Amino acid sequence: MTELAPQFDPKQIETPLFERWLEGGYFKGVADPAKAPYDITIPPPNVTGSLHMGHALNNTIQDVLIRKNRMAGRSARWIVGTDHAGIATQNKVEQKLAKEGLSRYDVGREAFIEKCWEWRAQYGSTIIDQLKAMGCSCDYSDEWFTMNESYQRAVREVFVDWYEAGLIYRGRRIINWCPRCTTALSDIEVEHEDVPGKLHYLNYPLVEPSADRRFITVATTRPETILGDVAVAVHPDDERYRDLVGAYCVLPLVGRTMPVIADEYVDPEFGTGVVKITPAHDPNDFEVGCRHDLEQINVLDEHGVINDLGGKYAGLDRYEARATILADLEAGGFVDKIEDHEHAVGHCYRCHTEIEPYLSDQWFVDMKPLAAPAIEAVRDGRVKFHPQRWSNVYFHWMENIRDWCISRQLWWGHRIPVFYCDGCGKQFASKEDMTICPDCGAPLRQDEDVLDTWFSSQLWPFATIHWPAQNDAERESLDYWYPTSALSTAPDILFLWVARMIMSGLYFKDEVPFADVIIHPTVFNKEGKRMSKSLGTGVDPLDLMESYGADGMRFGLMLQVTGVQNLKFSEEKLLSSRNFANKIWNAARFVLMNTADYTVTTAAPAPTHTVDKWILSRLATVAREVSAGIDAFEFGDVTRELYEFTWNEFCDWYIELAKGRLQGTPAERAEVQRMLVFVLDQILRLLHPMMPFITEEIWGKLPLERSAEPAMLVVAAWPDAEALAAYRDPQAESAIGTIKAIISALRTTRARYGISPKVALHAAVRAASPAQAEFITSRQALIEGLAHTESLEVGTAVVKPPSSVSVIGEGLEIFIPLEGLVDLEAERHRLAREQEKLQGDLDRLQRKLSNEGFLAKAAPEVVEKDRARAAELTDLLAKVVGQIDDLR
RNA sequence: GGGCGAUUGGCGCAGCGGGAGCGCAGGGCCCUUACAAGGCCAAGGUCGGGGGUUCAAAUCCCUCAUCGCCCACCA
Repeated sequence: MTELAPQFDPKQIETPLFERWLEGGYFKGVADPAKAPYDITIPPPNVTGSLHMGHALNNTIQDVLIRKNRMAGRSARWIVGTDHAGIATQNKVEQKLAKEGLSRYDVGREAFIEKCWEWRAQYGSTIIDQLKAMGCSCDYSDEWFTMNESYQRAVREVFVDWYEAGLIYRGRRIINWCPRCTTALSDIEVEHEDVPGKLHYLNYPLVEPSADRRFITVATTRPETILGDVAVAVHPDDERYRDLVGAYCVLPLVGRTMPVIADEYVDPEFGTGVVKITPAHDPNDFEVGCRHDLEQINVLDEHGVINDLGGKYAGLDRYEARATILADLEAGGFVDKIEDHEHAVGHCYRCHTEIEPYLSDQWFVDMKPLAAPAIEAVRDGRVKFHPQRWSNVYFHWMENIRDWCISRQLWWGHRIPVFYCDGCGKQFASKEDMTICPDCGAPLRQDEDVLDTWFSSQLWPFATIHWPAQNDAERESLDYWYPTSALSTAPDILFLWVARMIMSGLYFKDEVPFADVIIHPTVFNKEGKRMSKSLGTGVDPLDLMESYGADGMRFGLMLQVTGVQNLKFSEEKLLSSRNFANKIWNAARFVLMNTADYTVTTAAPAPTHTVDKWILSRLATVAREVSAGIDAFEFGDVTRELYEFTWNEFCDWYIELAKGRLQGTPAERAEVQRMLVFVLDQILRLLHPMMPFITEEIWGKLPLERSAEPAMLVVAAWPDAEALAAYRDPQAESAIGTIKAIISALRTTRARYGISPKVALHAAVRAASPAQAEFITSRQALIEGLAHTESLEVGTAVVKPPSSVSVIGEGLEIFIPLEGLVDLEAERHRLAREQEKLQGDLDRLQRKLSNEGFLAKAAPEVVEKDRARAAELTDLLAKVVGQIDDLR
């Protein structure tokens, strides 16, 4: 037996244990036909990423599921890897180049991509190493990357398939443009934020002014876009402007003559009821422009700078242009008024630059046909969200889905596999690279753009198990592992990722990619602010592991996972968890110290002692609830239950109650040893998914029949709730309740009268029945041990000894003689308070029991329970009253 | 403009139709050879306000308030 240190030190055990797990190959996913698969694909972190609290939480959840199911005999595989993260990675590499004074254009496309790969080789494993530090049992032997060779095949397969099915098309539209990243973004990559702005009322002179009207006043938040104005619009039913429809006005500063048109889009209530129309710079105006066949004048370049079409303003960036143009408008007397106006402005989700609605040629996916079956899959329960309410969010988005802009003007990513022929003008989408036009033999050039990173991410649950299969082995892999078992993720990527995986999974695999989607809460700090590195409001999981150990962090996080959607992170829970780990450690120390002479056995315990029956009964219940709880993704409940059982029942009561018998006869000692080893073993198994390190470490030291067990706990059998159910024993549980009540009564009295634990007490117990009296007598040793009594008088007719304090509970009256110590006044006061409380409770209960409605309508067992409770209260009350009388 | 979540002891939270709980902090006693990162004991709450449903409401419904998220092309 190895001595354990009195304090648990996570640092000493974590790394060596993790290495042993890896060496043992326990994390490797094996497609074993004899076992049912249990697989989860990790939401691939960005290669640029490092672990944040969301990851810590999410990955703990997944590891709990994987570890539990692995122990329960499933062939478990947690598929791990990283996402190439187009924009994020490109930004990192560009930043690095910038330090050398270079831009990506200086090095060229090919060399730049080479640098991205180098960057990935150098830094890409950071987050994977952090997962290892957390103890995540991913299959590191088969790490994926969304740009590796077979993944590229999958992406091309999908693109070409959808292209040929007519689901992918190219179009000239207003898209969301980030002028800093110089790329298009999809609608969901734009973060809207309400910002205080100004609404400018501008007078556009009419070409043919009348006496009472010389101009028409438009309202705009973006005066710089007037450079691209081609019309002004009013609502067709707007009386105020009816006469002006068909008239012309002159665009200030520019001098362009523009028509006044009528369009339903205009809201007469807003501003002046007149909208300037800028088709190239506003999606609504674009629509209006299409309806009225208006010119599209794009006045910005890809950096958000006014281009040559902006005349004298060319070269100014959009903010400078706004100020300059506004000044000129004011100087020219075109400004009617300026009002404060709060409005939502879109920002790039990667760099937070203001988004520019930008007219350009892009590739799109037609989403409606893909969404329909994916909506159905959630509606009919093939995919379930946990908590369930997220399905409504999903439906709302899916039912209003719009086409997905998938082209990005980046270099790092999956290049769009479309090849253009400048000879004959044809275009080809191809899984293989093409160089020569099959029709005219002219050279082909490939589309310059790459695909949205999420286009490849959506294939994750099947691309990572070798779709599209190239051979039989890959086909078997696909058949075995697809669909995956569950997906756990943050709510913010429900649309970006989860919905799209369901759509593409259904399309390409004809089956949902996972049956359960766990949407974990978003982690906020104590002030309720989002955890953010840039804002300095975050906490680093690595620091937390340093302070509390990986187990402490994991357990503390799991304690906080309830159905709530915002999780205000509480570090105190981690502290409690670390202390809990220490408690387990010391319980194990105790067990090991007392089992040096234990005879190892595989025999199931056959308890004869009430205390043993009780703890096994409780264990049976806990094992059942923990198993069911994990399967139902109720992590907070499960964690709390294990905490309470281990600490408050096993440590506080079982071990204490068992200590006496360890010093008893050899038979008693052996009996207790068997129990200690068995129960601790079961607890370690149940706790292992949450606290893998400490449980593994202790389990390795337990005196178990090693020939009957695997080498490590990570693959040991999960407790069998059904087998344990045989130990359920309500009588033992209630009997121990009686013992606890007597001990507590004695302790309370001791504390109240300041009697040292060293002083042995006498006590007399008046039991409710001869059977109870007999039981208490038979378990007298327990009470003497834990309450330090030197004598115990038990019976149904015990007479209250003179000058004694009395306590009531569990149908018992307990008398503790305190010669010369009893403070009669204090006792009277205490008993009076108790009487008052009991009387109140009883009155309320009796009112309820005399209520006809209650008797008629409440469930019979509820009425019965209340009757029993009333009888109990009546009895208690009588005892208290009797004791008050005794004090006189 | 819609949707969602939260509001329970000093703080952080659980419970979500039938006797108000946990952790931390604070109080008292105890270094009792598993553990002072501990043990024992005690104290602390009209469950955000108002209305309703029900025999019964922290729990269900409505409403208001506060805080926070998400969605939405009102210039």
